Amino acid sequence: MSHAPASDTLHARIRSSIERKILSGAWKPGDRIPFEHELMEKYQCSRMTVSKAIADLVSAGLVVRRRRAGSFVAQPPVHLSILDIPDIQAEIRQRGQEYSYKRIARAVRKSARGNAEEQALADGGLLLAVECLHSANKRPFALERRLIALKAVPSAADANFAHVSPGAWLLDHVPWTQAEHRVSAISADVAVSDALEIDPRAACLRLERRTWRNGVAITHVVQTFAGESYHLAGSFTPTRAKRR
Amino acid sequence: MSHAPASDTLHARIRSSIERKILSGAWKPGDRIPFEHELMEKYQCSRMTVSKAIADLVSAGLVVRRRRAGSFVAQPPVHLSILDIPDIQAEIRQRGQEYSYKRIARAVRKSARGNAEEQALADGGLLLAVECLHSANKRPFALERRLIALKAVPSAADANFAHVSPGAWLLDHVPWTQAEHRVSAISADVAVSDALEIDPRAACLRLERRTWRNGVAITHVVQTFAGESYHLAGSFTPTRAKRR
DNA sequence: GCCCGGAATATGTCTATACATAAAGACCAA
DNA sequence: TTGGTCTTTATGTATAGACATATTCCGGGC
Repeated sequence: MSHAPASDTLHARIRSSIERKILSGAWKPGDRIPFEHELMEKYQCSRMTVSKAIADLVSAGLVVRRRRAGSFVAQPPVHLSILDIPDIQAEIRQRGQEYSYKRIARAVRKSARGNAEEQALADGGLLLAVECLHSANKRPFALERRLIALKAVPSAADANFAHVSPGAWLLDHVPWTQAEHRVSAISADVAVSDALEIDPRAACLRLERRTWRNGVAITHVVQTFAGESYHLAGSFTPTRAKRR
Repeated sequence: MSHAPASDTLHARIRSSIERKILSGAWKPGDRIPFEHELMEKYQCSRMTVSKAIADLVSAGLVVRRRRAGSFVAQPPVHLSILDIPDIQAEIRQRGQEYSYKRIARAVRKSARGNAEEQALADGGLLLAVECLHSANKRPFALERRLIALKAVPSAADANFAHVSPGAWLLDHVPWTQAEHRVSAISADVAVSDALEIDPRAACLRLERRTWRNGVAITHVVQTFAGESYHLAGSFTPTRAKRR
């Protein structure tokens, strides 16, 4: 919802100016950001000041600096399992298994009238609903039901997701700034056990995730993983002071 | 395993010197760290340099600064669910339910001979094994089996964990710097369904976690949550550049 | 005792400058 | 083309000083 308040110190203004370009997608990963001397000129300040602004962006992971070459928009994170948004395909291949993907359904529709959450996601626009199946070594592995807000990601309307999973597509095309997980264990119902070819009532891992970019909802997904075959794993350090 | 390499720049040396005091527990949350002018004296450098060292610690969340008052060791993070180590008691109370705790077993023993992982945890010392049950509104909620490395946390030997759960005790007494999760869904076996008073083969959420402080293994825990009643939830932002 | 205002002080921001260093690019030789 | 030097250049580290600003502290007036 709210955009950056552009704090009243100079280095914070420079920082958030650059940050906005990156988060809005105007400057893409790998792009060179202006040289420090150009920013000095633009903001009429000393090099230490622009340097501090860029250093802040480096410590936030948005920018990397290379001597003599300049400073560049950082590549988005590769992945870090639970805490991050997992790329199922990459994870299966990393285990040395064969990955396959099948789209079950794809539809563009309005948000359901009674469903406040869908309406918040759609934000007055349309929703793209995709249902698909991920398999490892030809065995069904995860069932995925996803909604994408077309108002927030209009280019998703051009992807049919017949051969590329919406998760992988989104990771490539849409930077995200915030996500929420809910992980639980469920007994498979008929629809799930049929799709995943497992016993009815078998234990499954259910992962629900909502993702935002700058406060704008992008997507909502429920992934159901077959039985005990899968686990989410993650390595992490303490969450300390919240900034901003 | 490895301790801080104490990089070769001055501000990095100052930074890791302070960091070591905090992570080792020598300086506790709320303690004031030396004034900038004292550090200038100690390291014979300019104020900008010590200021940068402290600014880095602020951005890492280890320190907070207050004008006129000084800089202080930050309070440890409150909690942030999945990504953090959950405090089960606090979470249940936050839901408005009554929390109760029961110790099932406690024993000090050597690491199992054939078990390389237990031996790595024990690191030549003894292990404290605790089994306990968490309940919400008098209904069993989670079964916990935990190992604590007494060599890394000798004071744990003095706690009997009859009324305080080892998780809560550790969060209060031992700072951690690194953790790994594995989350999966399992069907309850007999031991679990008995302890949690649920149907045999009911779906349960299993959370396994290892925790370290400065490369030294502290504890290993497996928590099994009853049925579909529980979910882990977490809000997070992208994991970008890894530092250090 | 209590409230308010001023002095003291530690951090916050910024400048201008200096030298170090990594690496891209150019140039030259085999 | 290949391979090795040398130059150039943008960032990396550090200094010394200036002024701003938020608090704490202290003392005076009521």
